[in-house]
This record gives sequence, structure tokens and C-alpha cells, in this order.
Amino acid sequence: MADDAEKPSRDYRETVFLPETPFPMRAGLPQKEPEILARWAELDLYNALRADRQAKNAPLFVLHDGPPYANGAIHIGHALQKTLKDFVVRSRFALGYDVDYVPGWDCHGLPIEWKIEEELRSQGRRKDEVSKAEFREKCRAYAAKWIDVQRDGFKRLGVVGDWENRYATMDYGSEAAIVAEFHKFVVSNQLYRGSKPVMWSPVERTALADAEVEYHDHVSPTIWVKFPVVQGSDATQNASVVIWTTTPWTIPANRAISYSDQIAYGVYEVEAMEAGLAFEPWAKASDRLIVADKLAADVAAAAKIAAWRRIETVDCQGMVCAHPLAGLDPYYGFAVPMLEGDHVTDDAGTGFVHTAPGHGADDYLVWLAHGHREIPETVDPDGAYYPHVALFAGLKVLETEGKKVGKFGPANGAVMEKLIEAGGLLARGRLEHSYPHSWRSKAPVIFRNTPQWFIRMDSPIETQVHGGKTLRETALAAIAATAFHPEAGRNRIRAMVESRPDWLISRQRAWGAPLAMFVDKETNQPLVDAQVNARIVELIAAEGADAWFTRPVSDFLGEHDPERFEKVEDILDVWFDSGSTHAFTLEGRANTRWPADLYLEGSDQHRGWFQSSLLESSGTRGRAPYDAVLTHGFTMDENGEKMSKSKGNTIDPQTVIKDSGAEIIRLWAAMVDYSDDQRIGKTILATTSDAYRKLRNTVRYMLGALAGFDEAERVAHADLPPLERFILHRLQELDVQVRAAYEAYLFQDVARPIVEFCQTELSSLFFDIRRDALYCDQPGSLRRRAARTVMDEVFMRLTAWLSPLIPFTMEEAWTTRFPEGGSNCLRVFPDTPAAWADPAEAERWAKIQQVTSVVTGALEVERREKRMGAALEAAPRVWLADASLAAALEGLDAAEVFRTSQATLSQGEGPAGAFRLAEVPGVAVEPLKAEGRKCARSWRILPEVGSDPRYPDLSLRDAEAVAAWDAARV
RNA sequence: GGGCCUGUAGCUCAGUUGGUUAGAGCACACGCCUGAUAAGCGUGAGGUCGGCGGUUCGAGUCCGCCUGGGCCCA
Repeated sequence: MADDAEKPSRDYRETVFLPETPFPMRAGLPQKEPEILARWAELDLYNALRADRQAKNAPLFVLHDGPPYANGAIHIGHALQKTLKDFVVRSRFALGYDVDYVPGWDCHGLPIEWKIEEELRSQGRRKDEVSKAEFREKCRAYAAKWIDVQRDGFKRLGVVGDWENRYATMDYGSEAAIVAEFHKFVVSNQLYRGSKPVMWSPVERTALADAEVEYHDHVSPTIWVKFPVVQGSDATQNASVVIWTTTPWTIPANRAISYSDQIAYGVYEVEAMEAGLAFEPWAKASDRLIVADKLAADVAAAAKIAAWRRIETVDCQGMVCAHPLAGLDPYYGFAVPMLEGDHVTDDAGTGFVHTAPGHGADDYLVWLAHGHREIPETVDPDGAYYPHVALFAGLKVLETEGKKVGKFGPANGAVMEKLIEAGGLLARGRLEHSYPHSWRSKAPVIFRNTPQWFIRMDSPIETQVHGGKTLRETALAAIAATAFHPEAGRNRIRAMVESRPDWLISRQRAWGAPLAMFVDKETNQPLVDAQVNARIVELIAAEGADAWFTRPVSDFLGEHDPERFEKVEDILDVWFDSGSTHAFTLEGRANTRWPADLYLEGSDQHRGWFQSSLLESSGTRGRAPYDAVLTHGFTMDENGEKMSKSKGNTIDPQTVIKDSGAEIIRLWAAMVDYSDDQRIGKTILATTSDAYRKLRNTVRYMLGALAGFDEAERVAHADLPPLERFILHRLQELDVQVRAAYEAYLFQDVARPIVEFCQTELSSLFFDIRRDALYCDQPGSLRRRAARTVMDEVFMRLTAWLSPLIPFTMEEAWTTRFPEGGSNCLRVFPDTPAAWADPAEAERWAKIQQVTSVVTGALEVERREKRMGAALEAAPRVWLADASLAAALEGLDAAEVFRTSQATLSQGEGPAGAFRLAEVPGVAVEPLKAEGRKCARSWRILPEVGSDPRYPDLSLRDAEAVAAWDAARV
């Protein structure tokens, strides 16, 4: 083509059908999304969808929302979770269901109480200066504020749902329903009053939650105490079990000694004490002491024992000791049994653990585990011994007033004095260790036994639905009957339900739904009276839970004698609230159903909401409130590390939305394996944006290529060329995959195959091959019409399939093409004829790809050698020795397939110098240059160019096309 | 410390009942195109499949131990 005489006689650009669309390449999502949201709001999308599906008698699908806590701005975890829920909601709508999804909030509880207390403090007010009613009102207003903030955030993500009728656990109706649920437990005798040691701050006279406690170093007295053996083997006659503790004041509460069957114990007889001591030691020669062998040397050193000998191994099972203070007062005359417990270690101390069931969690559990039920009460709310505690009545563990607030009171010293007097002390010392302190007063806390209300896990429930089965049995059966996504969730919740203790549902707090009941002072049993309960529920429904705290008891008790009944003012564990959401959201509302089809939350909720809902519902209805449970993992930073503000590795959804758009978060959520922990960060978001651009550009190209598409040009399936049939085949495959993936909540299996389809089959194959026909063929050409027919089918499906995942972009694409076509979100997935399946065509194109790879390989060499640039400069001669490959190309225009100007296919091995690829045997390519002139319109180089005198610089096809174009314009 | 889960290229993921030189898309490098242009096409490089040991003719795939990470507990 050195002949530069050929100047284009005319600019043919206007005659070429270039893609034409107002759909911009750059999305501008941060601006565009709010516009689309406004359109959906105007349309009332959620209700429009429901009305449409209900009009079609669609099957109902219920996704019950797990309530986020109404406190604080939304974070990436919220964003992931609400996005996944939206995938479920939108995909179920698209699959033709009528979907019920009512977002909700969890409003009661400690964190909000703290915020309000903090607020009061900043105003210089103390909590006890504020009435319970005012305090609760402040909590309510606080939660309401955050519900609004979070709702706006969730809506901005594109989440559709019944936002107008959202539920909140603090709504009066919800509070009434929660109390009504609670009453069901009372009536069915599943509730009992017990007690349990909780963290208690004597200074503040209040129980503390774990989160209200912080650990500081603290110096405590340590004592080694002898418990005389009263029942044991011969070798233990006259011997004492030695315990070690840092809380001498709990000795009066001692009821047992724990040991471990993993630890070796021995009886040691003292032979000599250290000489030259400045004081009289508490041990003497011939004393017999029982300690863990591994710790014997430490004990000897502490007790100033110079020498002792081991007499015999001790088996602790069945041994019984006396209390060391038994000799001083008959109050301590009880037996102290030895209890086996796996909390006992031989890391420090004596290998035995002094066990005071009212003052330690392990103590309490091991005590219960050995069948004991009575928990002794030793100290009052001020941390002073009760009057019934012999020798120590009234003494305080900690000073609670005056200058020494938070310092040790006289209790420790008094106990040690009495132990010495009784001969029970072996040694003492001091120890600096980490010890729990109150978050606010900074004073040390103690474990203190407090009365609490529990729901029984293991008592037969005599109702019709339970038929005498226990709550644990009922719940385990419900787990077996539930579907878990992923399946591993089943094990996890089952293990927890199998081993969990009774459900402690009472809290001594202000902001919550009350355990609204009365206890008969004579029988100590809850009052069970349907009319009383009805009055309680009715008044709470009308006035909120405040009614319980502010109204006179007579309003509830009616004719019952108020003197006889104690009103319970504890509030319910917030998990009881959330466990009841199914009751007030899925029952008593129109167009929904109990149980829900699906609960979807983070995997931490196996202990939380999944379990509280399961227990609540099992206790009241005998089964789970859900048919299936889906869990997602947690969102980590780019390195798989936990996000934290201090590490500065957090990703704020609001920032992502502002910079890139909610769509990017949604696509990210669609492409990760949510069932495991996911990662997010700059790189990952960048990768996600790339995938987004691929999808966007694919849609954009189709919009451009489909400009002016008219039903009249649609081509019947039978008349479609092989390439188009292949694309339809892929659509048919994808249709099956996409539906199955959505049904199984596997969004990854929707997004990934579609992205790959766009890349490998649409962009680099279908669009690339058909570009020439689309741009240059006459509008009436079968080839061009076929391409547009299929492109239309692709468009109709891509916009539907991706709509649940990236609804903003698909809506934008849809309305770009069909401005009057309503919302894309209202569509169901288009039917895809099974007849489009065409495996033979798929095989053909797999073979063609093989041949093409050899051709492109050959052309690549030419480019590298600077002998050739564009593929249109080539006219490869392709030698096919393999009959099946030759058959694949049979009847096809080889130049079209290879995207070259010309091509020839020959049978045979080809010349020795031809280009070959080892992995594609039987194909050889001679990269010949195209002969002829370059068509000024299609840019193909063909010998025929110039043969039409009207258009000497065009190929024949283009000449005809331009002639027609010109004719239409005359 | 316990229960459950998890670790395949820079990123997101595939890897069928254990079977030939471990794949895809994106990113990257290089090249082509300049009528999808902050686009499109092609080529290439990139992995001791967390580590060690075992079972096996053969292990990313099965078993054990170790290690990193996560959730829930203690």
C-alpha cells in the first residue's frame, strides 16, 4: 500500500452505524444513585413489587430481619449484611416471589443506658436524681435518633423493604408482645428464681456487665488455708487439704474444694521448719498436708517448711473436709466436699481451688455440676457480711464511703485473724495481679450472689406442642429440622445449645421490657392469672413498658391483695427481646407468615439472635421461627486482620459510597465468599471497580449497538448463524446457573460467571467478531439483524440477572433503553427457552477458539517483527490436518471468525515454516498479508475494493450499504 | 485453654469420587487498534496450592501435628 495516491474521496464515518447511547462510560455513581433512589421512592418500589406479585398470586417468601442495635453509625459489617439481605429480597422478587421483609431495630439494653448516663454526667446530674421514667424516655429518644440515622444509611445502599413499617423492640406494641411472650414462659412453668454470682460493685451498689469491667493491677492478700480431712484414706488421717486464695473474705462462703483428676496429689509430712524465723510459724513437724506434687515445693517455701517427705499419693474422690472455722462456731459445722472440676490447674497455688459458690463463676458452675442447688448468700449489696454470717456479721469487704472508698475494708483482716485463731492458716503473703475494677468508679469489684430469673433448659414442658419434652430437647429437634447455609452452622449452634446453662433472663437495669409479673410472697411462686397478664399486656401496649414502672400495682392486680404480692422490677435480657421479634413481626401482620423462610446474620449470632429466637420460639411454639438460617463471616482488612479504629485499617461504607458509590460495595459483597470472613481495602475496592467497569461497558456497548432496535428485525432462532446460536446456548446455560445460584443464596455464583461471560464470550468473541457487521452491514442484513436479535436477548437477561446485585446500574441501563418501560426492579427473570441449549455449537466454538489461538499467535509474531499491525492487515492461510477442527469451521467465513480481512483454509499439514502451537496439534498458519486495497469504510483490505465504480474506495458490501444510505437520504 | 471455621498467583475465586506440565477473570508488563477511546483486542510474566510429617504407584485434594487468621466461649 505504498501507493499513497488513494486519498479517501469521502468521509464515510456518517454512514457507519457506530454505537450510540447516552449511557455514559463513567458512571458517576455517587451522584447518580441518589437520583435513582428518588425514583424508586416515588414509585414506592417495595410496595409496588408486593402489589404486583400479590396480584399474580405469587408464592410468599419471608425474610425476617435481625435487628441491629440502634446505637451508632453504620459500619462495613452492617453494609455487608444489609446488602446480602437485599440480594435475597430482590432476587426472590425477580424469581417471582412475593417477599416480606420488614427491617427492624434492637433498642433496649446497656450500651444505650451508658450513653444516657454519660449524657447526664456531662450535665452534672447523677443517675439516681433522674426518675426511671425520665431516664427511659431519654433512652427511647436516643434509640429513635439512631434508628433514623441507620435507616437512611441502609436505604442509601439501595436496600428495599418495608421501611415505613419497620419494627423496633421499643415500640409499645413490641414491648407488649415481648411481655406476652414472657408470660407464656411463666404460665408453662418454665421460669424459676435462682441465683448466680455476678460482678458486683459494692461502691456503686450495682451489678456490672462484663463490658463494664476493666482490669487493673491490684495488690491482694494471699493466704494458704488448711482444711482438715474428715473422711478419706488412712494416709489422709489427720492431714489437711491446703488451698490458696487471694480473697480471704470469701472463706466464710466456702462450701467445697475443687481438684482435678489430671493432677497428682500427695500427702506430705513436715519434718523440719526453717530455722531462725522472726515469728512463730503456723506449721510444725509432723503436720500432714495435701497438695499437688508439682506445687509442693512452692507451698513448702511459702510456709517456711525446711523439709518434708511425701508419704503417699492421694485420690481426692469422695474425700470430705471440715471448714477451717468449724472449731470456732457451729455455723461452719458443715461438710466441705471435694469436687472434680476442669477449671483446676497446677500453674499456681496448691492444686486445689477453694470453692465459694456465691462468689465465683467457676465455683458456681462446679457446685451446680455436682448436683448442689443452694447458693449461700454471704454479703449484702454493700459488700458487708449478712447478719447470719457467724464471726463476721456486718464487716465490709471494701470501704464504700469516706476517704478510703474502694480500699479493702476489715473483712479480709478479720478472716485471717480468725483462721489463725482456729489454727487453719498455713501461710500468708501479698500478690500484685490483674483484678476487675468498675469502669466508672474505678473501685474493685467482687463476685456476689444475686437472685435472678432463669428459664429451665431441662425440665419437661407439659404443653401440647412440647408433649413433655424439655426446652433443650425441643430446641435440638428444631435445629435438626432447620436448613443451614453453610451447613457448618448447624454443628455450631447445636454444640452451644447442647451445653448451655439455663437461660438467665433477668437484669437489674432500667432500659428494657420488664419481667412484668408478681411473686406470691408466701409461696415464692409467680402469680399465674390470665386476667392479670391480660391487663399488663394491654396497658403496656397502650402506654409502653413504662406503664409497668409508673402505674400503681392495683391497675394490674385487680382484686388480688397487693400486700401479698411482690412486683418484679427487673428487666428482660435484651436477647429475650430480640428472640421475640418473630412474634410481633411475623404474627399479626398482613401478607406475611410464621415461621420465616430465612434468618440471615453474621456467624456470631449462633450464640446471639439465632439462638435466642430458637429458644424463645421453642419454649412458646415448640419449633424454630425459621426454616433456614444463613450466616456470613466477618469483614477484615486487606491483610485479613480485624478492623479497628486504633489500627486505622477500617473501611467506612459512607466513604466508599461518597467516593465510588454503593454499587461498588454491593458488587464487592456479590463477588466475595460471604460465608467465610471477607477482606476489603483499597486494592480490593479497586479490583471491584474494574469488574464494575467491565459490566458497565458491556451493557453500554449493547445499548449502543441496539440503538433503534425494532421487533421487526428480530430473526427466528432457526435462521441464526452459528455464533449467535452459541451465545444463546450460553444464555441458556447461564439462566439455569443463575436461578440455581440465587435459590441457594450463592451470589458469587451469579456474579463471577456473568463477569466472565461478559469478558470472554461477549466482549472478546461475540462483539469483536460482529463489530464489522454491526457497523457496516446494511440495517436489513440478516447477519446484522441476527446479531442485534441476540444482543437484545442478552441485554434482557443481563439487566434482569444483575438487578438484584447492582440494581442502580441495571436500572439506569434499562431506563436508558426503555424510558417508558417502568422500573427494571419490577421485572422477573425472563424465561429462557430450553431449546436454546446447543452443546454441538459449544463444542464447535471451543474448537474454533483453538484454531483462532494459533492464528493470533502467528499474527503476534508478525507484529513483534513489525511486519504487521492490525489484524485487518492479515490474510492468514490456515492449514488444518485435523478433520474435526476443519469441520468446526465448515460453512463459516474464516476471515470473520479470525477478525482478519481475508483468510484461507487448506487441508493438510502445511509448510515447514508455518506457525504452530504445541498445544494445538494439526493447525499451521502462514501469516500472509492481505492483498488488495483498504476499504475506506470497513477498513478491510480486499482485492474487490474499487470494483464498484460508484465507490472506488469501498468493498462491494460497503458500496451497497452506502448506496442504500445515500438513497435513503435523497 | 475449649468449640466451630479458615489459609490455592498482587486481588477475587475455580479446582469434579486423590490421577497427566494447578485454572479463570481482574490487576501488572509488552504489543496492536484509535469508528466502545479514562474504552476495545492480543501476548506474556506471575503459584514450593500456609509449613512439616504420614497413607498411597500417585495428594491442592485423605490423615496427623505445627503455624497464621477469624467468630464464639473460658
